[in-house]
Amino acid sequence: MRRAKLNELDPATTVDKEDKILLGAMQEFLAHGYVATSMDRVAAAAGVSKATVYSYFKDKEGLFNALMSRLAQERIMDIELQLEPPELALRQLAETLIKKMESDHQFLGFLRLVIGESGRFPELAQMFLRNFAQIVIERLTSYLASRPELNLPDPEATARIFLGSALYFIVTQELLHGKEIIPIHRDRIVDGLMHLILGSKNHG
Amino acid sequence: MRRAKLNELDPATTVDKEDKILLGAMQEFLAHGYVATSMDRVAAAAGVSKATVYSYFKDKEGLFNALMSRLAQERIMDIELQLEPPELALRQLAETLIKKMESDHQFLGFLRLVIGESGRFPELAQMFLRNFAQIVIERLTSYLASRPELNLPDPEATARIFLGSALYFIVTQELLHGKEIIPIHRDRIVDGLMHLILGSKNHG
DNA sequence: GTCTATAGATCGATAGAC
DNA sequence: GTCTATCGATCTATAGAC
Repeated sequence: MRRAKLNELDPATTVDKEDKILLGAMQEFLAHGYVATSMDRVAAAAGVSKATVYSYFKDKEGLFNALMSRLAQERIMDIELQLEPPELALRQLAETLIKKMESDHQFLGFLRLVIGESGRFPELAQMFLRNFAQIVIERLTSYLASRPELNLPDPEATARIFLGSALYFIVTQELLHGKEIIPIHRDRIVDGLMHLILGSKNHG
Repeated sequence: MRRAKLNELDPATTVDKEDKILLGAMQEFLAHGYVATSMDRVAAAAGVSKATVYSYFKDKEGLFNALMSRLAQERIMDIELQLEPPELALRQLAETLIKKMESDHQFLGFLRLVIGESGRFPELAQMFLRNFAQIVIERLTSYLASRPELNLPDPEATARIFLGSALYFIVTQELLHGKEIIPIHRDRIVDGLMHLILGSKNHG
């Protein structure tokens, strides 16, 4: 079955044991990372005994992988791109993307975990790329490629610069707590991107 | 005293105890992260007893902070920007920056650690921003601002897009093991950046 | 100063009662 | 199925010998 999205479940009213455990695991893993999370704390957060956790999942790594692939599947990122005009579509995409990421503390914890554990769990990193990066890159690339008036010799490279700028903003401002060290407003990145992609024709 | 750079020390011939310990700590922390690194393994890697480690550093967190601030200070990043012509200066900067980062496994481990532990050690993240990001942003910003022919309404935003694209490349290709999932060659990012910044005037 | 040995806590994982 | 209780390993940190 498993219709409910983990993020939308209420820890107090969830009855399904597996979901309860995954909810507790999500809370602990996203907050403290893989190694610093203990199965005792997961069990306590889930409201079950540790033995029950082990009856549903083989071991700590199995629980972690189950949680991460569930989270990645539930939150596969997709983007909407209206067709006209490109100026508006691209600006809206950049704004929506950044706003969504920076307001979603669960996603920020997920991102930190994926990067932080990318040495220990390379397959987790690659799953993240498949479910979050790849689709968005392809969508944006084909959109840019379908707009010859933008005069982009390499739409995919442009798409990656576009998305990379959004990632840079999130990493420096949110993950690395850079708001007081190297602050910058979201709009300036978006406007800068728009100016670069659309060329100087729209600017004085 | 402390003249020697940690990275250039030979573990076999280093006699200073503090440096030996920091060398062992560097090896363990960069490879396994903060929590997964034990003081026993640090002592073994350093070739001293655990008690000796504690006689030089108050506790695990103190050792970690000492190591990280030493690494950050030793490797403060700076960039060289030749003045003319901007096309060449910017291209060379992007190439050098990416090549340096992707070939420096110690830096990649450092970056992974900083991001992964940015929840537990926010001051570490901010130290990283001060020593690696801030200076480069300022340098590149003032260079871009001194080139009115580039017609950039917001040089700092452009500098961040520029540097963010390099960071994006490193994070996706190296840290997240994306070379087989979403591969792209460094040159395409660099060329794409050049095309965007220099405008369409240089491209057919 | 540097070591060995160990205390005290916590870890992942499991046995056995119900 | 779910619990309590516990095992053996490992952790941080320190005491005490030399």
